[in-house]
Amino acid sequence: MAFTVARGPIKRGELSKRSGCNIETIRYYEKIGLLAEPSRSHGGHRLYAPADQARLGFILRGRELGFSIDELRSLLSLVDSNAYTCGEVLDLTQSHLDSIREKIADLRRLEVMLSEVSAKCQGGDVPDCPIIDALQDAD
Amino acid sequence: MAFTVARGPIKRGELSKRSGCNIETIRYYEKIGLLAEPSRSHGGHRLYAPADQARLGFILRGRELGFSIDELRSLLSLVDSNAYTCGEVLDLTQSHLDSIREKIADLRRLEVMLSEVSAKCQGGDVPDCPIIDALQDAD
DNA sequence: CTTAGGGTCTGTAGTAACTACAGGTTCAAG
DNA sequence: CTTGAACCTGTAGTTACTACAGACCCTAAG
Repeated sequence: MAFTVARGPIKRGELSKRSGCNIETIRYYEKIGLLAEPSRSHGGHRLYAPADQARLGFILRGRELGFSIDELRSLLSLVDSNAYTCGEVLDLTQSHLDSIREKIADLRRLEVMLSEVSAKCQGGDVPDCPIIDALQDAD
Repeated sequence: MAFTVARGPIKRGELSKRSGCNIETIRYYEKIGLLAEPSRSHGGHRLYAPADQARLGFILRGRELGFSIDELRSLLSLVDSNAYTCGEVLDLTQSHLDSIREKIADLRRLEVMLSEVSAKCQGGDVPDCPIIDALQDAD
């Protein structure tokens, strides 16, 4: 999802097309303060300068890496402060990585439980099902 | 999270304690139609009969297995119809299992990307960070 | 019988991260 | 100048809960 930043200002529709980001999402990011308010045309249409486009790119790449909006807010405020250190960024990244690993572990447990329970079931037209039984009775 | 179904009718607070389910969630399940409206005391307090308690148990075990509310709705309507077949239940379970496996795969990709990017970063007080660089520049 | 306190009742709003309108305005091509 | 696409705004819907506020009930003690 790398996209080319246009040299001049572009409108929301073109930014959406270039970035692959839903057009409404761009407005949403502005509303919640991730994107600054861009300048406007005479009639009020948003005009995104190259820097605005780059910032959206940052956000989208962050989202692709699974960072939450709040995490991105922190990351962006570090960048905006122009005084971040590698250590601060690494901390954020590490704790994000930890939470992803937890989610994976949770899902794997689910996978095991579900495949165990469904292994007992042969399917077909049988009117009694071990999966339903498992759900109905406390273990 | 197996819990003991009381022989008589119990109120919401006790059902919550026994089941481990948040008291507000019980009302929520009723509101969205997963739980039937229980009978009431003279003054309007909900009284959960053993069958109501068992149904909550079904829902909670289903949630523990990661079934969505909609999937549970389907599962419960199969059970309620009293005419489900093993095949129908297995289908639902399999597609649920598939979506869990997809989520795991997605998260693993994230994990790989994130650990690659953070491996380049040594942390510390360095004012330039490869993680930020990765977010700033299109690959 | 009264009272005090805890439990329950209702409806509503908030969470995360968007997405999808409706009804009106602006822009750009012909 | 017209027309139709793109844009503007605000608001509501999504998932699965959770957390109030303000009123009412229920029960045990006095």
